[in-house]
Amino acid sequence: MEHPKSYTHKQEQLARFAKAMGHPARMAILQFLLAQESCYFGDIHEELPIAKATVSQHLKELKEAGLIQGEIEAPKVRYCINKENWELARKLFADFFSQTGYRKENCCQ
Amino acid sequence: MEHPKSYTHKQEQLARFAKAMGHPARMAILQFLLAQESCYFGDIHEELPIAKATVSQHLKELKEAGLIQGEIEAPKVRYCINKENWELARKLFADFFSQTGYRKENCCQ
DNA sequence: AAAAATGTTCGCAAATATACGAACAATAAA
DNA sequence: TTTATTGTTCGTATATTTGCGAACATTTTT
Repeated sequence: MEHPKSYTHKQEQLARFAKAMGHPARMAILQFLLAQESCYFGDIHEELPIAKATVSQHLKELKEAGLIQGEIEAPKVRYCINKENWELARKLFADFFSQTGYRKENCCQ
Repeated sequence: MEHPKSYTHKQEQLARFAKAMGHPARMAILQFLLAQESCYFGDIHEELPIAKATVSQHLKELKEAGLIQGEIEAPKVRYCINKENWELARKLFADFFSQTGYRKENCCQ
């Protein structure tokens, strides 16, 4: 076989989280939710320089990545950090970045 | 004005790093470099299930995001973690994830 | 019941991303 | 000087992402 290796589950999970965080609007949404200024769609939208349809789409992506969750609180919608997955992401990123960082015997000095 | 706010510099920088990490192949490359198994393109390529042209492209993206750097060591090419930016990324992600995480007075419990 | 408020979904356009083989460039080895 | 080795770049195809307005669905309010 030409390409023996594939990707590890951790690499894929980390990439999935990273990808979800890979847009300024989504980072802004996450920070807004972390700051607990509000959890309502309308307030999130007001904070961002994009149309509500686009905000809704970004929220959907964050939800599908598992970083947030949403529930209807008629007539509004409340979005929250998904604590369980948030902890997972925090840990995966922490492990990733403390992965020696780099060594003394680095082939790159 | 309809949309008063934009994104902060930190949000954009974090998103840029996250985006670069948002693909399993690129995560695999970073981990390979961190593990210091080798820094040569050929060895990186062997580790991945994709064509060399594609590997080269992913390396270019990581380089443009500032996470790695490359130098010619004829006839090979050596890629390395960009230490300065790596530290920056580490710090930005650490700060981001320790951003209270979430509060007791969370509007989402 | 009609009107207002709040978001989601649809349809579309434009921009990016992903992947590959073939061609190319540069150095090293024969 | 050929030939081999090592990567990059080019051209192309396909898929995904981003963004918007309009239409739609739901619940509240009047």
